[in-house]
Amino acid sequence: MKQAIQVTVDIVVFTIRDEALQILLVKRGVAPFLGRFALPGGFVRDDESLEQAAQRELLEETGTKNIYLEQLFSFGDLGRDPRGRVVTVAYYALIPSDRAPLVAGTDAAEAKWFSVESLPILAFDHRRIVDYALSRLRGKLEYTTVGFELLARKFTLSDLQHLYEVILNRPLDKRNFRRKIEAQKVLKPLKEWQRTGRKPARLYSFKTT
Amino acid sequence: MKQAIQVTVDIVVFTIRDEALQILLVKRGVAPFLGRFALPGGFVRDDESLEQAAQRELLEETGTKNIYLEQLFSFGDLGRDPRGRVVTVAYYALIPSDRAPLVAGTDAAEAKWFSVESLPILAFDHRRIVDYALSRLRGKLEYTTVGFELLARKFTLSDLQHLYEVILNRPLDKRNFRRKIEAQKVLKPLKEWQRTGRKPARLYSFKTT
DNA sequence: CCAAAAGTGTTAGGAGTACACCCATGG
DNA sequence: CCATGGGTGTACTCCTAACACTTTTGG
Repeated sequence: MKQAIQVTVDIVVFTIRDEALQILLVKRGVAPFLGRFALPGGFVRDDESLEQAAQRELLEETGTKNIYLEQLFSFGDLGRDPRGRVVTVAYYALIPSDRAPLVAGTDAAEAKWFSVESLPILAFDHRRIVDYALSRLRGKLEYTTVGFELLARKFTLSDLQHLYEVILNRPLDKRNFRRKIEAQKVLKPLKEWQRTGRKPARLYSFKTT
Repeated sequence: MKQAIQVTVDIVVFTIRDEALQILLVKRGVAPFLGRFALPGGFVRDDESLEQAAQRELLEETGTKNIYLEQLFSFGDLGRDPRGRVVTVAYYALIPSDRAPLVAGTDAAEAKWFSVESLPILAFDHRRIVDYALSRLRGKLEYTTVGFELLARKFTLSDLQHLYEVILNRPLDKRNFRRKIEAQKVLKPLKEWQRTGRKPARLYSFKTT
């Protein structure tokens, strides 16, 4: 049994920028799909686990470490890569808004943030992967605290609500939202106020304990 | 870039037998882990998708087709297979109780059903895969109708409740359970009664429409 | 007639949702 | 003083959970 299957990881990197949920895409410099935008990713090396491969790609493409990373799904249909048989293990990652690089990528490849509401046509089956990541993120937002991974260490309740609103793409009621967050008992009110804007807003941090 | 990664699929095949949630395991006839039980599975061929590979294995090991199959997770840690670098895409499958083969497997390998409450020590990292499958199945049971995939075409409400009870491993209130199922509007009451037992029980079927 | 499983309603508490006004600040 | 976003409570609905007795049959 000699397989000719190659294994890659691709990563849907989310952040919040300009009041929108955005993902990082890189412009391909080689065929196939030359000039098209694609998800950051690459081949898994023989001496690294799948998660290590995803973390390495993340560091190479964004310079960020220690951020939330979760495996999504594996895509292995025939013909999804015209060069040959490629199985991709997809991940998604969440970069806090204060740590998202302005222009990402250390190498020559052009990397750019796109709002999920206005994505270009993507290479390969990457559009499917993005859609999958979006539905996973939306689902998890409702019953976990993943959302906090997209915020800076200190944030206001309005920041948090806007985060939920851009991800879920619908307005939320302010009082109900605050009650729901309150009930989770995961926020620590700080003795600091954000004095930008009009009335100062209390800052909170996420309880890691 | 020449990878030496092999890709396999492994399947956690569930069924309900003897009032218990059981999974299918095969005894390994070769090293490593010779004599240990392992999940059914095998290498993905170059000319089949991941899902096709899982379906083929399922047919080979159990003789069943057209059953519920869902991808779980991919496992690719270093050293998980002493023979070399192997990435496994794990699936789980649900076989209706009236279609589960008594003694599974058409080839020489010994295959056997085990209650999930009393599993033997498994080969590789298959115990982790089983635990993952179990938590996925339990989770999905609560907010989807996957449970129906484990029942025969006609069943009583008690059958359905017992199914939920053995999977969730806790007793459920009969009246609340029936109300909840009722609310889903997915059952079609049949004009047939199961006359085994004492008082005859109404039979139902799952609305596929 | 008895054992065994089938079938059936009500109540209380908690979660989610809809909804409107006052407050503190900077300009 | 006014524009802007910060902050707060109440009522209704719906879902969940607790709980016990009668019915039908086979042996």
